[in-house]
Amino acid sequence: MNVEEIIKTSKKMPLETRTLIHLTLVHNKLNELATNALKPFDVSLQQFNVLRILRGQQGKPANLSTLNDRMVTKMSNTTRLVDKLLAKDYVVRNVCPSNRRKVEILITEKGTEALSHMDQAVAEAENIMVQQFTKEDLEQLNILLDKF
Amino acid sequence: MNVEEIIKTSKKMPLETRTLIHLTLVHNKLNELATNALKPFDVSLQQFNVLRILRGQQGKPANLSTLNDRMVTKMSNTTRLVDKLLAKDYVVRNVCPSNRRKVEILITEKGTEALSHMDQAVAEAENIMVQQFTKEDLEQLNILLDKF
DNA sequence: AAACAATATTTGTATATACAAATGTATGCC
DNA sequence: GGCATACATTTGTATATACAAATATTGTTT
Repeated sequence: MNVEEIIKTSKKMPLETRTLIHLTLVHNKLNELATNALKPFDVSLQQFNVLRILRGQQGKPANLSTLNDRMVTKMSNTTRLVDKLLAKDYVVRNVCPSNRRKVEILITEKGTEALSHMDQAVAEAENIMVQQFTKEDLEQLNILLDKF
Repeated sequence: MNVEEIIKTSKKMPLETRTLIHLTLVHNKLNELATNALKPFDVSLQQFNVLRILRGQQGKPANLSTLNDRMVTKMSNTTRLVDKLLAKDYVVRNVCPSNRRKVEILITEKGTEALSHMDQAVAEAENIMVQQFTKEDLEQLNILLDKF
């Protein structure tokens, strides 16, 4: 990926600025690839993320706020995100019996089944994304990203 | 930034997956910081980006498609983005006399003036973002990001 | 010159996201 | 118990973005 080529500039920019633009370009690219990988399944990256979190609960229900805590990209409206998954019968939502302010969200069998297919598609896409990287590259990249 | 802490997981995830999540988290954080820096000026990051591109034209008008080419985050509707800048009198838009399909967009004096203030705010925010990095870190990070 | 294809932008529409206010429930205090 | 406060979620609304179709103009072919 060549930053200057992508944004079609010949201007020399400060290393700091270039790095931040670079990060955005990379993120956009990766986001697009992941979104495309999920397109056949008709779920957004956010919905996929929620399904993975719910599976990680291993049968334990999650409520909205814990769901939101664990999301990679926090969005201000997890209710409507779960609505979408409900409409697909990938999750069920019940009022929490011990505290009726809360809701309990659980992944369904249909959701688990669908998720396993999505996982495969996303894993393939991920592998393509990082194919140029050695293990050491990735470790180094993680160390650098930690500084943010 | 600790990935596992932010998304509140204790699960060991593959280095590839962790890297991609890491990138998204960093991007979200930087995006939020930049957006906040621009909030007092009532422009979005995208609008700021367009203004910078227009200034870079140095008096030469830009049309919509070149604008879109040079944007960091390409969006499907540059027309309406420019509408916002027009409403603030930061740009003017005219039909291109030599090819009436095209439009010519120019930054105004008011736009240039406003942009100079935004620049300062964004530059400060950028400095805070990269304060933990040495020059070598940034160079290394750019090299790694290029592999995507 | 008429017909067709290509180009540049605009408009329509559906969905996504951000932010604030509203709703319903629980808890602590007197 | 009644009242204020905090909590968890939902709803309303404005704005942003994605995608497709429509419009207007130009260039090309016959």
